[in-house]
Amino acid sequence: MSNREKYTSEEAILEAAGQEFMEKGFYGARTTSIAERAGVTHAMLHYYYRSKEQLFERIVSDKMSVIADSVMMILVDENLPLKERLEKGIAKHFDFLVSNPLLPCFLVNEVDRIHPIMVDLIKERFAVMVNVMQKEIDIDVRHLVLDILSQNVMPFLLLPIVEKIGFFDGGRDEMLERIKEENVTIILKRLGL
Amino acid sequence: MSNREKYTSEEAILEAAGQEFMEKGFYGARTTSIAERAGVTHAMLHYYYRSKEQLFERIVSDKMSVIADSVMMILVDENLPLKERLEKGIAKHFDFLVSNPLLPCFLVNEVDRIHPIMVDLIKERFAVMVNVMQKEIDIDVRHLVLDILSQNVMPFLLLPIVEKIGFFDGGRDEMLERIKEENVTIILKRLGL
DNA sequence: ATTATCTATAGATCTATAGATAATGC
DNA sequence: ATTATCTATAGATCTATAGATAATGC
Repeated sequence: MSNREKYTSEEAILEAAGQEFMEKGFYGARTTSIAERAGVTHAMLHYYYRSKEQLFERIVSDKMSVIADSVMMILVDENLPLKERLEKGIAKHFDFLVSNPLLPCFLVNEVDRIHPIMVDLIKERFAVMVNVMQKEIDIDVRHLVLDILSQNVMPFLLLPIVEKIGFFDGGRDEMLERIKEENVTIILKRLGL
Repeated sequence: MSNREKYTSEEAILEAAGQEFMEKGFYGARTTSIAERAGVTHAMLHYYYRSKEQLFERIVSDKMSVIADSVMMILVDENLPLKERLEKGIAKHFDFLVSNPLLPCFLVNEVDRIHPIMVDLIKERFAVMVNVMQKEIDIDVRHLVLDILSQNVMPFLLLPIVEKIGFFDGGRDEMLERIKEENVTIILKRLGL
């Protein structure tokens, strides 16, 4: 097989499946639609990934891995004082979400399909995260981490409805920029910084 | 028709549909499963609600109405100082979520199926909310409202994964109690109260 | 020889309805 | 007469595979 061809079909299906599953969830997604998106025959999907179920597991694992990495963005290991590190870290995590707005919804919906290996990965990332931060912060860092995630992630889950009811004026980008600033502010105030 | 019978079937279907749709979403839900849950023949579902689509629209409207009401819980119209009102309101809203833990996920997923009338209802509730609060608070209250919702709602979306990775020690009830307190704290600190 | 691709179709659901029958209220 | 319920089935998808054919690498 030529590498080029292999990429074109096998990878195209993965890419298409990622989109379809994120938009419609497991039940809403159709293998025929995925094949169409990927520009390949429907049979190819089963040739490479056996079943819809298996293809989905693969996508869930890939996406969870991305999410697990994203959490670590909050830890900026520069030699900056705590306040600046938090400012940078929260903003970095928020920017990641701006680039991947569908991820949170996907995570929330497919939680019980996460493979045990991924659960361990996420677990470990959080542990590292909490340990590093707890050294410098006197309140229970687990709550702080949950606070940061709530503030950063929730806007993307509510984005469709927030836009629908016109809760904020101005465009979407401007709105997100203001929310990002507010999120940094609320966490710093929480810590009295 | 006897009222008793009417309740038994028509209402039972509505109840069962609410559960099934909340658990599995529109695509995951099966009209046959709903009928089974309700303890009626499958044909009855179509007899009363015509189609899966129409039954779903009905459920979405019902649930959205409940959510719209819940937001108003944050406003406690007792003659208390701002600080105490916020404490009570946030806690009340959080307790509502404890009793309806599946609602947030449902809202997030079915946003684009919300009927325009419901959009208007939600819009109006938020407007009232913001107007009342803005009188006493100097920062942009819209961000504060989003903050409160983020802090309160997000834990319920993350609950399955938080429990899966054992992020907090202790039981579920204890965990929720601590999160509730933290949520009040973070908002009060945000306002310097 | 092996890998990739296509056509055609089996088999399993699921939604929805038609048509018959029973229960209810006037 | 009207409302409620059941049985049976049409019709529409959707997943998955079998089997034939083309492309590729050794």
